[in-house]
Amino acid sequence: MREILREIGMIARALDSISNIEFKEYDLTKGQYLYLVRICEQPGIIQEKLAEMIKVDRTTASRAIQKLETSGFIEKREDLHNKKVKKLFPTAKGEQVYPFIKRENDYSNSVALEGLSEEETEMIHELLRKVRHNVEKDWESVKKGHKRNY
Amino acid sequence: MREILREIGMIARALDSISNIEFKEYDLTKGQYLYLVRICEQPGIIQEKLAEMIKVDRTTASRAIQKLETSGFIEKREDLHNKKVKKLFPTAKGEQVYPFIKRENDYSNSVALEGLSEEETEMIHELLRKVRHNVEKDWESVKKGHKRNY
DNA sequence: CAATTTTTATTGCAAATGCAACATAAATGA
DNA sequence: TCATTTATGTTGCATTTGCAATAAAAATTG
Repeated sequence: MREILREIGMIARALDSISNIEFKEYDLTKGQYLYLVRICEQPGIIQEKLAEMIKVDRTTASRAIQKLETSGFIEKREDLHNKKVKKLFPTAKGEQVYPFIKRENDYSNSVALEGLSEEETEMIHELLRKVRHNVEKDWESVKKGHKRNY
Repeated sequence: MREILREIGMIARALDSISNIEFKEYDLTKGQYLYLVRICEQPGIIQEKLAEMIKVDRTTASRAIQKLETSGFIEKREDLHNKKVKKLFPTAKGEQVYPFIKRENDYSNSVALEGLSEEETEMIHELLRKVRHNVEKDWESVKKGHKRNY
């Protein structure tokens, strides 16, 4: 069995670290870019879904989003049909930063894929999707308190 | 260009989250397993190399390792030929926990690879190695304060 | 050789992270 | 219907994380 987790961990930490350093320029603190891009791409998304998407604890998401609101990148709006949820939208300021985040992410992506052929790129993308799918089931289960047996 | 960074980020956070929850049973706090496994596998490694390997800030590694020492999982030893470095070794307690970490990591790895053929597994492993290699150059450069141009 | 630069390690903040514990609205079910 | 469970969101700690700044040993350079 090939060891892929460490590679994935290294890649993820390295790129996250780079992004965090590069986005300080836009007054985004650690991790915030993750939430902001997704809110820009899916305006109206709620916190719970966002946390699930990013694979981060609900409470971490809660505070990251609070801070994005305080610093004026996003706003929360009530849902007319559901008093429990708060829909998230980018503000003008958030929309302005979005292209810079996108550009950086795209650049990192292209650096990551350097030297891979078109077919290899397609391949790794598809395989990663499968892996992510495999993994998210366990994540949701373990987060809910279930124990894995192995 | 295929978007692989998000998949990688999701997978990494999900599995890290699971590991952190599962290793609390062995009194390992967030992130510590990363260092401990590598020290067990490469006894004598120094902190700086470990941080570089894991792709984490030097100061973060410093404190994680301090804590692993305090809680008795590892020990630091002086190098006879180099007063600057401190070599890291697992203690008996550290050695005892190692197999459990290894087993958990192996299990997560197998969950991740579920449904992939032998060839696909080989493929994703090789491609991830390339990606990691691509990415670590940028990481080291940005960490040293250099600016990426894009 | 001495001066400078690089490597390795640490501490002081300030901030993010995440488990518990809680709150309330919505959904389910008997 | 109303009682119970689930979904969504928040705060209170305790902890990790990481940038600056500092220190000191080693390596490099002139």
